[in-house]
Order: sequence, then C-alpha cells, then structure tokens
Amino acid sequence: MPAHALSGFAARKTPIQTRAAVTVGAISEATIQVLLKQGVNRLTTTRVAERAGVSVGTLYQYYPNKQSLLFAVLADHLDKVAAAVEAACERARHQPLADMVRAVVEAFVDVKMERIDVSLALYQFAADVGGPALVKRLGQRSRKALDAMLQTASDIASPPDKFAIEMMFAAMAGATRYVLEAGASPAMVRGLRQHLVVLCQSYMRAQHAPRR
Amino acid sequence: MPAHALSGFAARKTPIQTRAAVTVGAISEATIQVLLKQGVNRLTTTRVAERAGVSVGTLYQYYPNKQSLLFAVLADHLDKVAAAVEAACERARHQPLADMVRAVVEAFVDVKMERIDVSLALYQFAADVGGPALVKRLGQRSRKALDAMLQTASDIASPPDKFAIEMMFAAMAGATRYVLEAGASPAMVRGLRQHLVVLCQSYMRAQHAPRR
Amino acid sequence: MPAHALSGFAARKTPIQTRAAVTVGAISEATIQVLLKQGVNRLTTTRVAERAGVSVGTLYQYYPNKQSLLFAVLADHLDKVAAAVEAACERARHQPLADMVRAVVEAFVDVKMERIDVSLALYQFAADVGGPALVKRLGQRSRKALDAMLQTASDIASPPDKFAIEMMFAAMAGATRYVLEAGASPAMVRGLRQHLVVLCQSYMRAQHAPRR
Amino acid sequence: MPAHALSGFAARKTPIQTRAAVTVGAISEATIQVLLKQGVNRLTTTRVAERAGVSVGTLYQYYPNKQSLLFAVLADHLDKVAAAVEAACERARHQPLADMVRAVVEAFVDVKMERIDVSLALYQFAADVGGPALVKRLGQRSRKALDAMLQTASDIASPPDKFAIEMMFAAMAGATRYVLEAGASPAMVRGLRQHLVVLCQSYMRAQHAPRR
DNA sequence: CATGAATGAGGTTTCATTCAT
DNA sequence: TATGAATGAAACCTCATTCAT
Repeated sequence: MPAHALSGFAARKTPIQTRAAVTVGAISEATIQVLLKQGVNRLTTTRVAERAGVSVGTLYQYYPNKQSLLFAVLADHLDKVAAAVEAACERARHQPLADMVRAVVEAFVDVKMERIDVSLALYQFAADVGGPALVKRLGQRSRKALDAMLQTASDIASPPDKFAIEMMFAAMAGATRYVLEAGASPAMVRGLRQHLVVLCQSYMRAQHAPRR
Repeated sequence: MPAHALSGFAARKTPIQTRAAVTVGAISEATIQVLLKQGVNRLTTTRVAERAGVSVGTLYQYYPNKQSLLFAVLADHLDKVAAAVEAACERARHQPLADMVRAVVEAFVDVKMERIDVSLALYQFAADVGGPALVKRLGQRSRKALDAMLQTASDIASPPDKFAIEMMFAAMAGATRYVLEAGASPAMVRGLRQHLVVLCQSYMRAQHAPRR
Repeated sequence: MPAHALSGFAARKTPIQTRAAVTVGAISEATIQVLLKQGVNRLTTTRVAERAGVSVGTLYQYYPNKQSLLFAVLADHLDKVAAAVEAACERARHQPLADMVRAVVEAFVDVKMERIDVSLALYQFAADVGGPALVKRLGQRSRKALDAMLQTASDIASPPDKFAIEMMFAAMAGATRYVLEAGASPAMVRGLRQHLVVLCQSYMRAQHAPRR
Repeated sequence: MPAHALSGFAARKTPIQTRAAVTVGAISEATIQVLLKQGVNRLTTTRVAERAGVSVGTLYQYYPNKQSLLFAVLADHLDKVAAAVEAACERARHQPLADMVRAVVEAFVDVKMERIDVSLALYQFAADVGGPALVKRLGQRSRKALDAMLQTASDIASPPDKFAIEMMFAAMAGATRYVLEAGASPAMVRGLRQHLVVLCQSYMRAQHAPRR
C-alpha cells in the first residue's frame, strides 16, 4: 500500500504474521466505525483500539501516533477514489469528449457515494493530518490520467490545457464535497451526478469554442 | 448581528456599551489570530483571552462556551461572504446573463481572497461547530439573491431552475475551497478567478441551450 | 529566585497572588517528600500534586513539565549550598590558609548534612534534568568565592591557581557524595568532616611547598 | 562472574554453551550502546534486544527483568575498575608511599577514562539498580587491596588507618565522577590525573606527619 | 464586572513483561 | 529455544470551565 509511505506518516511495522495483518485491518476499520458513530471529537486511540478488539498498545505497534493512523485511513480512501478515476479514464479512451467527461464525472461521484459516510467523516480531520497534501498528490494523479485520456479524444483537435483540467477536477471534487457536507438527500445526489456532467461538459467545450 | 442568534450558540449578551463591544471585537480578532498562528489544536480559550488582552473569565462572560465563540467567528465570516454576493447580485440586475455570472463569481472569489488565510483557518473547525448548517443557511441566502437577480436577466426568456443555481454555487464555492486548500499560488488564484467565470457562464448557458 | 530562570527550565508563571505563592511552596515541598518516601521511580507529577493537596493541573500552571519541577527543586538546593560556601568564604577572609580551608569544608559538609536526605534524593535525578550543568554553574560560583577569599590569605605569598581550587572543590563535593551514597553512618559523617579538612588542607599546602 | 550473583539480581542462567555466551555478550554490549546513543530514558528492553539482534523473548531468557540486566552491566564495569585497582596495588608492593599512591590513582583514572562514556552513562541508573550497594562492595574490595599494599610500604613505620584509606578512595572516585559529569575536556582530564596524585599523596603523608 | 488560580476528566503514548506459535 | 505480537497499567500533560477574590 504505497499510500502509507507518504510524508513521514508511515506505518510503524509491516505485518509479517497473519495475525498481525488481521489486527491492522481491524484497527483501520474500527477507526472508520468510531468516526462514523462518535464523530471526530470522540475519536480517541483508546476507543479505536477497544472497538477493534485489541489493546491500545497493539494499535501503537502499527501506527506511531494518532495522526499516522488517520493519515493511513484517509490515504486509503483517496487511493480508491484516484483508482476509480484512473480506471474510468482508461475505459473512455478514444471516445468523444462529452462521453469522456461523463464517464469520469460519473465514476467520481459514484465512488464517493459508495462510501458517502466515510467520505464525509474523513473530511473532518483531513486538514489536521496532511490531508491537503494528500489530496494534492492524488489530484495530480487523477489529472495525469485525465490528461492522457483527453489526448485521445476523437472529436477535438487539441486537448484542453492543464489548467482547465485542473479547474474541472476542482469543480467536480469541490462541488461534490459541498453538496455532501450540506447533507444531500438521495435526490440531490442524483441531481448532482447529472448536473455535474453537464457542468463539466460545457466547461470543456467552452475551452475549444470559446464565447465570441 | 443575526448570526449570533443561530441554533443554540447564541452569545451570552449583546454588547450595548462601548467597552463591551470593543472587548467582543478583540476576542473575535484574537480567535482568528490564534487560529492562524497556532492552528486549531492550539486554539484554546485561555490563549484567545490572553491574546485579546482579557482574562478567561471575561471571555466566558460573552460566550457561554468555546463552541459559541467559534460559531460566532465563523458566522461573521460567512456573513461577509454572503453580503458580498448579495451586493454583487444587486448591482448586476438587468444585465445579460454572462455579465451577471461574471459579477457574482468575481465578487465571491475576491471576498474569499481578501482574507484568504482566515477562510482557510475557519475551514478547520467548521465541521465541529455547526459549520455545515451555517454554510447551508448562508448558501440559501446567496442563492435567493442569485435567483432574484437572474429573474431580471436581459437576454434570457426564463431564469435557470433552482437546482442549477444551487449547482453553480456549489461548484463556485467548492472549487474555490479546493484550490485554496491545495495551497494555491497567486497565479493559481488569478487563473481560478478567470476560469471559474468561464465555467459558470458555460454551465448557465447550457441550461438554456442544452446539448442537441 | 534566580536559579529558576536557568537554561530553559524556567517556571511557567510567577505567582502574584498570595494563594499562588503558597501553592508553589507546597508543590516544591511535596516533591521532596515524595522523593524521600517513594523514590525517584515513583515520583510522578500526579503523586506530587496529590501530596501538595492540589490538582495536577495546578502543578502544570507553575511548571511547564516534570523536568522543570525537578530542576527547580535541585536548583534551590544547590543554591543553598553555594550560598553557604560563599558565606563561609566571606567570614574567613584574611585568615591563614588552613583556617580558610577548614571553614569552607566544614560549611560545605554541614549544609549537606543539614538536609542529608534531600541531598541524596536529589542525586538520583540530577543527571536527567540538567543537573550537571547546574552543578557546574554553582561550582563556578563557589570557586569564585573561594578564589576571592584565598587572595586574602594572611600566610601565603600567592594564592593557589584556579585549577587547584577546582580540584579541591571536586574532591570535597565528590567525596561527600560518595560517602553519602554509600549510606554513611553518623560516625562516618563526623569522620568525613574531619578528614576532609585535613585532606584539603594538605592539598592546598602542597600547592605552595610542592614535594622536593 | 561473581557480580551476577549479587543481591537478588542473579542472571537467570549461566551461559555454558557457546551460543548462549555470545548472546549474553551481545545483549550486554547492546545495553551500553543503547544507553550511549539514546540515554537512560530510551533504554528499553525491546531496544536493547533489537540492537543485540535477538528478540525480547530471548533477552528475558537470560535476565529475569530489566533491573537484573542493568545490574549485570554495572557490575561488570565496576568489576573492571576494581580489578585495575587491585592489579595496580599488586604491582606497587614494597615501594615508597608516594609511588604507591601514584600507581593507584593513575590506574584508577586511566581505567575510568578508557571507557569514559560508559562510566558516565552507567552513573545515570546506578542509583536505581542497587548501584550504591555495588559501589560499596567494590569499594571494600579496592580498599582491602590498598590496605594490603600499604602494609608493605618501604618508607613508613605504620600504615594509614582504614578510615583514611576509605577517605582517599572516596576523594579519588568522587572527584573523578565530579569532573567527568561536569563535561571534562581532555586537558581537564590530564590535569585531574596529575592533581589527584598530588592530592592523595599529600593526604597520605599528612596521616603520618600531621600538622602540629 | 473582571480576574486568574484551581480543577480533574480525559487524551496520547510508552514499555516491562508474557505466551502462543 | 527463539520469536514477536499482544497486553494494559500507568505516566505525562492539556484545557474547557468555574468561582472566590
């Protein structure tokens, strides 16, 4: 899991026994559970360990401190999101621009929705924990994939410039977060999915046929 | 200050006397300073009081607890943002759609930039403190203003539907936050300002001339 | 109490109310009591606070951490010792060398004996806490006083050189510590007092009439 | 290794097999290394085991607890010192008093200097671990050797009394410790070596021709 | 009204030691 | 025998809040 190795928040020890691997998984899952059920302010290492069914000491064998634990959980999540975007980009190669955009936006919104609770919960401590750096890094990864895909678009002469891609990604991610944090209803989410497609499509198109 | 009266976090007393008003202002400003210089985790009531030049006891005369203090500061900020949006909407009435959008987006980005550090700092505790509710409420206020403005657009038959307005606002606010949190350079910010105009304009236009 | 301000272990707040002054005194005394009754390993901040009749929080209002507390207590003790040596030096001016040495050695041993238990207890953590640095500093102070005194000796042409003074002081302090740590009986202590006088006298004399 | 058998801190098993002896040696050396590199507070059994290249479990096969480990290491060191003093005493028999004293002092300082870092490091936990008792015991051993040697001095009628010998030893050991802990420079150490000879010689001489 | 000393629950982290594998 | 994962008591320290002065 390369994400774990980022910027000084590396996990303390790599599990070599099966028992250890199980333990690490349990701790990771417990972190999310506690976060969801009790909120950031009640997310303590003791509670996480308790819920994971291990002792605090065990937790600290795998994560040198609380931050590194949160970081790892966040990294896992963002990793999944980036992977989903990459996969969508891969699948949509050589299609028309509009279809590409649709594919990516839908993939993004869907993967966020899949664990909507986790997404929301993670936002709460992302800032503390090196989240922005992670987001930046994974954003770059996504934009790279977007860029590669857009090079192959079947209906445009030249691909959009990097900055436009960045903006589209920012709008997509930012709007999604905004809507989720506002406590979106399922209907809202469906609307978000559709409108975000339109929004990104029209923005991309505007890059090639700018307003007179 | 209507924001103070929201959802149970009401300030304990309304400053009528001048001295009290000065104190409240100092505490509010001190909160931001401590937040900027020390981070959320070191943002303690004692430190705020110290920086404000009063005793903790005094702080608790004006705010019943820490949350209410943070809430008030956040509310103030969001209030300014909403006011800026409203003012822009007011000024742009009866203009063409594209100009309206430009006016609003630029006003929004500008007011965020003005105290960019504060914006960023506030994000850090917004979630804890009823931030999303506040954001929602003020978002509604902004969208109301947007809606009213759009009714008067000189070059469209019918105004965009509510949901589209909401989406545009979400994209604008979300993208801005995303870019700020990624540690935007001044150049990035300028680019954000321009592209966000294009993005919102093309989205709004797409509402009226949907893709064949 | 100037000793408190040394090398980063400064006390956190200077008591301005009477109540606070009392508290600080109680904490300081409690530290010594816990040390004597429970030993270094059981000397915890909680226990000290308990014995002092205050809460841990209060302790931490005056000392930023455990080290600073221990440092302060140690500094107090060494301060008394240095003061005793200085006073003895002051009194013994213009006397013959042998009397000077006797005066200083006896003053040193006596002040150590006075709170023999404290001396011993403090040795136990001196190393952790910046003790050596303190000892060095206060040793210098003592040697300065010794030097000044020796300049006035009535029966020698030139005073001993600095290094010899340092050695004498080291032998005096070191031997005392050694004997105390070995669990000296009262008889031993009396013997120490007498013999240390002889030892230092003969060493000092040897400086002026070195072995043919 | 008789030291291991002292006062309840006996090592769990005597290494008969070679592998075991190697392991014990590695652990012992690792203890010193960790102590030097990380300090007493970071001297943990796990770290020692790690550095020794064995598991904690193995460490506990040879030492029933942490104290016994530290005790053994300390005992080893003191054993070397005592042995050096004994050897010097052996060699200096039948010589004049001054030469005897010189031989012993130089041997003592030299053996301390040889592993000056170890000496200093061991002081840090000596108190916790039964150090004073050990020091006492080995001091007695040394004084016995001194006593035996002094009986044979070629230039004095009667040897110094026991207490004087004890005092000389205390001064020698105490002054050395004092100087080392003060962070002695090499020049200081050389000075210490020379002056300590003079100091002890003049004291011994004073025992036989006391000041009128 | 203002002050600031006091509170103490609760959070994070460490580490000697055990025991199933 | 060796291993190293697991334990959990206990240490240090913080901070929102109160209340006597």
